Amino acid sequence: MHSLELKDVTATDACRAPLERDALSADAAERLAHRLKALADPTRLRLLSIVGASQGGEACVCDLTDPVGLSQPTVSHHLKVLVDAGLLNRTKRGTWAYYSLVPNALADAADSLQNL
Amino acid sequence: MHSLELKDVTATDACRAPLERDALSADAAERLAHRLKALADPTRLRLLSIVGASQGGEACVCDLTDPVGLSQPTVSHHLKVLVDAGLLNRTKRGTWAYYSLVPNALADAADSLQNL
DNA sequence: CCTGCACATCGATGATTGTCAATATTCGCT
DNA sequence: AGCGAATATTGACAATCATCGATGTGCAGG
Repeated sequence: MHSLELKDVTATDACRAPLERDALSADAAERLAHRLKALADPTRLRLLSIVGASQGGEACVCDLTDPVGLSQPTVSHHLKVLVDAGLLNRTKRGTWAYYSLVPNALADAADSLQNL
Repeated sequence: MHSLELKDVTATDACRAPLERDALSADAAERLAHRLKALADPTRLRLLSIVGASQGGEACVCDLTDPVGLSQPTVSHHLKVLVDAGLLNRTKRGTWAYYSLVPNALADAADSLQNL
């Protein structure tokens, strides 16, 4: 034991240092990890960046395939992941699908990281 | 074409809207994705949270296995991922390995997200 | 109506990952 | 020296994922 005095803290384990504040719950960790998983891919980061840098704040798939150098189905797949994670909006006009950043979504994820 | 007037932008492609600012480079995306991949796991988020909430700002492996409910080798594996990503420090004292948060590492990752 | 275009979905495949049991390593103690 | 405890490493396995080609779906123009 590395704590000097010890008299079975909670009867579950012995080697446990007390916490100064509450840690992340399993549930909250699951939700945050899900959103971070959508962000943890170089292609998807570039897609978000390009969409955000595009004039009007939106871009269609044909604007995105060439810059990232991947096939159209693959790009569509990544965009779907980002939409499902609440990071991108999708609006269809004619044959084109326009993607735009969900306001504050990235900032919210960033905040969650700092307040771990 | 969905842009009204168009006279071969860069001779590479036709369907491309101009960008207002530069997007993330492939290299920068790779580096950021690597760090985010380390964060995109519920167990690792909880480990970071517990370490940060521990008194003295550090915790050893025996403090961590029970709260996350996983085997010791698995916890050691996750800790190694976090150290390799520059998110945790590891110092050994006696038989114990103490892990602590790398200062500003989480804040830096959060900043990178907002400035996509 | 029929053809072409933009995009989504499907099925398959190779690579990565989270997990564990078993084993190795390293340290303190007697 | 030798034992026990804390941690790291290895090998294996199932699950997830990124990617592609092929195909499906809807819309627009002639």
